[in-house]
Amino acid sequence: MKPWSRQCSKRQARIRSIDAIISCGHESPSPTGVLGSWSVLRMSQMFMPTLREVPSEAEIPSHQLMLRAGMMRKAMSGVYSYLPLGYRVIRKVEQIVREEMDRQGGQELLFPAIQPADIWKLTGRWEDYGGEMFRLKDRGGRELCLGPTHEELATITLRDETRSYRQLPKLVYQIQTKFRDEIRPRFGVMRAREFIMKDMYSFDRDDEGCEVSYRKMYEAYRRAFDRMGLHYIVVEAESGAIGGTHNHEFMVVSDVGEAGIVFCEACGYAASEERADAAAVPEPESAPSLAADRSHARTIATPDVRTIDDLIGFLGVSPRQMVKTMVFVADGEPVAALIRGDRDVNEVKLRRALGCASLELAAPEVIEEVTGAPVGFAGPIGLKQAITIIADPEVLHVVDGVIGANAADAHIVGVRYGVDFTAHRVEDIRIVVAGDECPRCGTPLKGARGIEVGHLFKLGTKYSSRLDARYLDEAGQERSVIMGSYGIGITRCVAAIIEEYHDADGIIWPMSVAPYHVIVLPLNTTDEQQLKVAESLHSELEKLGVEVVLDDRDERPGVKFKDADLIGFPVKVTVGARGLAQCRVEVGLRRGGQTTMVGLDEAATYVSELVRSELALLSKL
RNA sequence: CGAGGUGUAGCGCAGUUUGGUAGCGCGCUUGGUUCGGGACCAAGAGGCCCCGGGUUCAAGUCCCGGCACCUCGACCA
Repeated sequence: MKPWSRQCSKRQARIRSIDAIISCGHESPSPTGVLGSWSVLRMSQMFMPTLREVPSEAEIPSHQLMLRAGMMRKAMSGVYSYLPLGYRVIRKVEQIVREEMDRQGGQELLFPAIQPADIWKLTGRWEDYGGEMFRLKDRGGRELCLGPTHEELATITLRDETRSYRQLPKLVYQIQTKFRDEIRPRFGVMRAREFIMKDMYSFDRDDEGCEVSYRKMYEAYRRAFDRMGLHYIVVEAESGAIGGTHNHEFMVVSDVGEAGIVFCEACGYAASEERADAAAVPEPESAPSLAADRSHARTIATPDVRTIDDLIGFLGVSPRQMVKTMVFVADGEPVAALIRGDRDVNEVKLRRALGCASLELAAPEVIEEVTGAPVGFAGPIGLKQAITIIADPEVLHVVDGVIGANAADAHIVGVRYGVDFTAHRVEDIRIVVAGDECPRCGTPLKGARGIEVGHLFKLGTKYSSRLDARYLDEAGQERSVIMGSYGIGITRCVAAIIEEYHDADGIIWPMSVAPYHVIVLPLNTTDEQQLKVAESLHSELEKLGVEVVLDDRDERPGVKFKDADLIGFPVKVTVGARGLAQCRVEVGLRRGGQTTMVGLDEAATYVSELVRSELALLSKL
């Protein structure tokens, strides 16, 4: 590659005419020779079926564009075939991730996609994963699954070869197809049932070592997403089914994101909605003054008024005056959660507060049993059964409150916590929303939607203890390996990039992940001269290390322009009669749409410099 | 799993109410004219109307049962 480009650039100094540049391109065997040429990427021969119309199944831009630009086709719900163009982008993203993993000392390997059930049973996840896991049996009746993730396999693989602290730490990763039988696949590859993921696992001697690995991955993720051109925020998150103690999500801010996030512009706090802590609520007034505040509670008839909205209309009060009583069943035991009427219970927080494994909203029959009233009239006073009552701190500040009366068609008004009712425990159990105070600095939080493209977990010994991954430390003491798990959704990144980089005409690939850097576009392929110039430019660019395709199709110029914009080649070189009359071609940048007329003899170097400068924008690290 | 919707040519859709020869636009093929932002003329090809059963002289259309896909919800990386 290098010698070629040197030869060519020397020669370019001498080139003055169209014929000259054509001859330069023909230094290698003619691409139009009898045998044709496989080295020239000709659109006429490539498999990139673009769609003029929007497939009706696609709702969001990335899904529509991945289908329209010929990147993929659906095989079934949530499962896609990646066509050449789409697969090239996937490999670009993979390669960026691979390089950043390697930079941090990661070692790539490949686990099987198909896994035995027994290791999953040992960690309890054979049950925990539930219907989301694709399960199958072999002909011998052995239970297997298609890996939704690989913690178990990674753990036993390292375990079997690790005896001593001298063998730690280890960072291994793979780029694998994962299988998850999503309840509802949607948005193309954004939430698919089969998708490509990079997953890394760290194995350390102790928490300090794990912290080092974790930080390495944090850094690797920053670099990788920066190189893809993605803009993200890092949030504190819940750990879900993977479990563990501490974790962060890398979220690309996007209206189509499935996760709600809140963040503070003042202090940098950021968390998923389900994880975000509520700001501390100051203690309510002291007991004596409360005692002095005589109760004004009275029961009133509220026929068929069950919901907060109904109550607002019926009583003309603010939802902030109401106290919702929600009955849950925690590990089989009913509990009541009290929360202000304008708030929602965060079930993850409630589960943590109660320390229970399972938690679900109580069925209507249970509610009737507990409250003695139909659904919609539950309240903390006079519950039929003595169950645990847990209140959100905000409830303590409700004055002249409204609660259900635990009787059909009745509510109690004028109540106050500490005067008319109490709870066994007071804990933050509410979902934090935009506008709430930042738990760290008190500034109102901003809200956004986010696409989760990466997740970092500290796993502790969750897997190593259950799968016996131990080692001997310096003192000869046997200890469990401390693990971490780190995922990047490769295919989801591709969708996220498109969400961030598109316009009405199509995709606008950042140079680093574009399927090809440049498209050379002869406007009229029946014009011998245009075609020759285009072919020459194509081979010139290839010699300069530029990834370039030639749109040699016998199509109208409009069709070619539309396809080029749709597919999103960052640079477009238009070869038309108008320009050639002045020995020039037009070089256009998809991003921003600027175009420049460039002389034939300098076109190739101009374009390759443009490609390089665009690449540099993304790798200023 | 709950609620709703849609399955008709490669894509987007009409036709189903009121049963009677399978339609439109784009795309595709051939010929011609065109050629700087999804051209024009002419001639064509292409359909198990999702599948199975039923009613009827006759079913894309009506009835029953499946399946697939999409949307909202619950759930989840």
